[in-house]
Amino acid sequence: MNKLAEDLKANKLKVTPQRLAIYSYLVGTNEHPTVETIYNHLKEDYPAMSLATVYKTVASLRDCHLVKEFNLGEDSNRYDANKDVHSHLLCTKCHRVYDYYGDIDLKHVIYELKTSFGFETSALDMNFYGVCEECRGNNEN
Amino acid sequence: MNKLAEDLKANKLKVTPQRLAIYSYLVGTNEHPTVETIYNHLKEDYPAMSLATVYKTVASLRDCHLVKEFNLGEDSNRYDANKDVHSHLLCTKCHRVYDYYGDIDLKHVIYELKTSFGFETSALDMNFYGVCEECRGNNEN
DNA sequence: CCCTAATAAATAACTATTATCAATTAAAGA
DNA sequence: TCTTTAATTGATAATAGTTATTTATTAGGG
Repeated sequence: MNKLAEDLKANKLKVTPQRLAIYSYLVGTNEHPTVETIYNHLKEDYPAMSLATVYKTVASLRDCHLVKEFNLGEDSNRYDANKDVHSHLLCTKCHRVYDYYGDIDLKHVIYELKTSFGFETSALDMNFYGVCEECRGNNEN
Repeated sequence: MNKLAEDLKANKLKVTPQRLAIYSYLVGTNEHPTVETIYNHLKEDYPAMSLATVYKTVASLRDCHLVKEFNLGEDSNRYDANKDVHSHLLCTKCHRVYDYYGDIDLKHVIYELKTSFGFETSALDMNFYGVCEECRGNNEN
């Protein structure tokens, strides 16, 4: 039994081929795909798969925290199975999303939110918008 | 001529009563309303106003950077006319959004993104998710 | 005060996502 | 291994947020 199937079982999710394929794809990529992207990628191997299955699967995976759902102001959500703490850089030209593992220490901020405002932080995200190296290299702007 | 009307003119937007009302409301509130909220709030004074007008107006204001459009993983976008640099705290219980003006110095991060990755940051946002003081005070968890 | 381009209102259309439901299947237990 | 059952899938309808269209109205310059 592989690790990914165990992840599913540990969360009381039945290990179906579709579900395993979607989760595997998310674990193996760093491109932060949308549902549409996931669907198109797996259509080849799973021609019968429904778009609804992808929607339901990512929702399940999100609910048990195996993947993270996020939105960078685009028209659809993106999904990420990377559990390490990191930020996202959205290139506003090519619309690729890069990961950034920087030394941003927010412990004191979270502590201040708790002590000064009574706000108990359970999650946070940090997004950078700009132009990536490749796009800056290319032509205009 | 008031300041808000001048803001509109400076961006070549005609100063219509509806537009001024929407912009004024956004400038005067700190509750980060959605289009629906804006619409409901102004319906009283402008019973003829269309929801489409609110959508078009916030899009115009966003395009000329008079307001900021953002999404905190909810089902609709929120709008904020507060130009000061700040973060948002979303209470996942009452769904209120609070502002946080903390001393988060990201200059070195932005510099590193530029020098190490070639990523030229033009905007960033930082969102905290958790439970606010009032909701923590109330009953369960 | 007119004129005209911009805007507003009403509503249709569009798109991402969710719900429904019958058919299928994973997997627990006999 | 066979049976059983609840979970899942696939197909598609429904929903919700947003955008586009069209016609009537209006802000604001001349």
